[in-house]
Amino acid sequence: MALRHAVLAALLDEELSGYQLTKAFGLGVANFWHAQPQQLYAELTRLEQDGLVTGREVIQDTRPNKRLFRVTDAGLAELERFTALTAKPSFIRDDLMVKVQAADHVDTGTLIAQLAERSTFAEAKIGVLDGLLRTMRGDRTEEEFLRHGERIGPYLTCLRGLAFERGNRDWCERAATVLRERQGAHDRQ
Amino acid sequence: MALRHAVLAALLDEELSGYQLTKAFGLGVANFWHAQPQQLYAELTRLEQDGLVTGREVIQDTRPNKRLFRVTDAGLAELERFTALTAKPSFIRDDLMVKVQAADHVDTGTLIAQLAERSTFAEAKIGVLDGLLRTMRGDRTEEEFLRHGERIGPYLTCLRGLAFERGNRDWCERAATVLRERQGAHDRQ
DNA sequence: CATGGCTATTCATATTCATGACTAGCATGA
DNA sequence: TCATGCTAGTCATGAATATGAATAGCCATG
Repeated sequence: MALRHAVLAALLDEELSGYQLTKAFGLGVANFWHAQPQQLYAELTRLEQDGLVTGREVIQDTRPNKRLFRVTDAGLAELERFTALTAKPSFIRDDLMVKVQAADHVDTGTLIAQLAERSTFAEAKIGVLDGLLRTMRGDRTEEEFLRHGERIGPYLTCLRGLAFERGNRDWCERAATVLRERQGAHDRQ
Repeated sequence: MALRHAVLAALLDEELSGYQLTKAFGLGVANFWHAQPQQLYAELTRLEQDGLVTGREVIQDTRPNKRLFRVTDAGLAELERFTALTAKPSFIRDDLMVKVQAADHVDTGTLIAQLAERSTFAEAKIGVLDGLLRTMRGDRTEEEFLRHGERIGPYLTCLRGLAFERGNRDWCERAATVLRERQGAHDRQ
């Protein structure tokens, strides 16, 4: 019952097609949730059945027709209800962390490679998020924007995403460095 | 196929019972994964069937008997294999983020309250993790420990958990402040 | 001396999430 | 012009995760 609300939240500011949603939830922009296309289409039909979103067909001639969805009043009420519920704490759930937990028992080289890869990925995402934030706030400073802008929700979640990816990058680099140095020290003995 | 490896990684350094595992995976110590008791017991039986862990019964008179598990050579090999696979990127998946994404459309007071609650929770966890790190490194400095300590895997994941919770706390405070100030500015008009 | 909480675990079921396979037309580049 | 990739979606199935409910004796607190 959480993907529901993520979809609703994503549709608040703009009408989107299922396909556009999948792009947002894919790897790029989804700073607050992540889901597969099939889940999204399924959720959209369910949401429409429950009257929380409405879709309207848009006929296109050069490309397949599509359906654009927007949140209804009932949908907004549902989001409001959801917001009032106490959120359960969020946990990191990460393959890479599992591997690092086992660092003292598995091959160091492989681990270092994985950490480097993840670090690169994080760096790339930092760039994307930075760009997004810039676009959202335009020529205003962050302070200015957060004080007087109209749609700060997406900006705030983006900020969290950015901090998270920075954390990822820094930690990966640190861990890789530590492992590399230990490897070196061990080799020399 | 991920909980498997999380369990294996958790059992690497010490023999644990299912119950102890549930404690570790509950809310406290699980910096790299999180799971329900039932999942863990189920996974342990599967792991034992597959020969990746072995359990030995410990008879207790004042409390119920228990089974302590440790990783077998096959289990270690499986972890090694897993480590070599490319890890998929990790995403934040958080109810609270969804709510903040919708910040411009839902009740601000509720949101601020939730952010405050989460911040407190994060602060508490920071304390716990700090203590854990301190215990692990003993009287050595972090640098010292990471260079020459024997079991640095758990330490490294703990570091990531700590940074993550700090990120949570800081972001919650920031977001709450922003929302509070906007609320004030709006009220005065 | 009753109440609730902790150890220690199991069974069954429900919900959610992920994977693979498929359609079909248009556009773009080699 | 052949192959690849993008838009726009659907169907079916499988794996992972979460939830609810039980058992049963011990220990501490009021």
